[in-house]
Amino acid sequence: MEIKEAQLEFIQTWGSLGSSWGIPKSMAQIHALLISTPHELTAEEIMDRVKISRGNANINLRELNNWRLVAKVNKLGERKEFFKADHDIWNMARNIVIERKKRELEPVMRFLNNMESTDFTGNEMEIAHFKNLVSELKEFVQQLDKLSEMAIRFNDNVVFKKMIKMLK
Amino acid sequence: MEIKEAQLEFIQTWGSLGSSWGIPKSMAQIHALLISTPHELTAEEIMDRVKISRGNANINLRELNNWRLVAKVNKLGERKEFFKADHDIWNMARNIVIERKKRELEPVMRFLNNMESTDFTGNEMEIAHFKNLVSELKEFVQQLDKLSEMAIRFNDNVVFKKMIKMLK
DNA sequence: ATAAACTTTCATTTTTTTTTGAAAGTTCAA
DNA sequence: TTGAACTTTCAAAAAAAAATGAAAGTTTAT
Repeated sequence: MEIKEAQLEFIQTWGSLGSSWGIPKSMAQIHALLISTPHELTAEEIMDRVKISRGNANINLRELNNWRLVAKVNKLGERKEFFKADHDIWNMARNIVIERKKRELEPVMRFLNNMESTDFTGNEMEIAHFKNLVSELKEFVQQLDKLSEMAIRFNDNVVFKKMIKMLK
Repeated sequence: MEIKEAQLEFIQTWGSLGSSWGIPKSMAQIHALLISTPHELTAEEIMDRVKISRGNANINLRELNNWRLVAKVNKLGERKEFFKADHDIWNMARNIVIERKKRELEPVMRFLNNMESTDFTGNEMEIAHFKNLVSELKEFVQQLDKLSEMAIRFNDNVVFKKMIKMLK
């Protein structure tokens, strides 16, 4: 199989995986292209290989940059910008955890804290149930939060290895 | 604050959280309604409180049932079906992990295994890079897989507690 | 100061996903 | 065996999300 063909298949797979986790398909596909290529690429080349428009490429490259998954690289004597993915899978996972924690865990936590300090009126049983739910969800989110903190603190697979060794 | 109002807010929050993780909004909202209510509800009541159509309620209740997050309950002398969420947060998390593992981790693993046993033609450097990527991703997915296996084996927060104690 | 090279923006279009609701299907009591 | 009560299906509509591309903006060499 031609390597370019394999990369293309990988780009498709990564794209649909992204979709089912709420990541725009093009964003995941650009990322897939960049991690499967050893060298930096220009916006042109990305548009061309992933078959997307300039605007789409630009926006999603910026987003990948926000997630710290892709960096802009300037080459001496070259006018164009080049894009380079962080090729370290553990860094990648770490940055994704950081970003999702910030975007999703934190707002939910704020909501739960808010609910916890509210007084309710209405059916007593419903109130008791709801309060209990909020407190259990808080505990759960806190644990997830700690887990993600741990994952963030380490930059390789040591955490996983340790966890697995201990728990099996 | 009226408890029904709080539940409604919770339903909205849970719905948009679901959306950003690739779960249909209505599905997450129905789930939110069911976990925030101590008693079983009929399709009618769900349609009414979440403000969705009969078809939507039916399809998403079935899906929640597939995920083992919601069970159908029949009451003696009642023709209608009632729906009841599993109220245990740790069970809930466990079932979500099981389902996502099955739906997403396993297909990716198959893809990677497939790529690993393929021979490539083309630029040597690109081939080497791609092979390395596939092997690192495999290792990563395997670790995730083990982690999810662990999470599945336990039905409370023991795993988290243990992990956290060990790693802090 | 100019213009070519390149990047960014954003209103519009397209695609994808989700929802609707009416019809078909099922179950069950009489 | 009929029909009322309830559930399921699925083609069509609506909504939401993502992508396009042309125009505006920026940078840099001369």
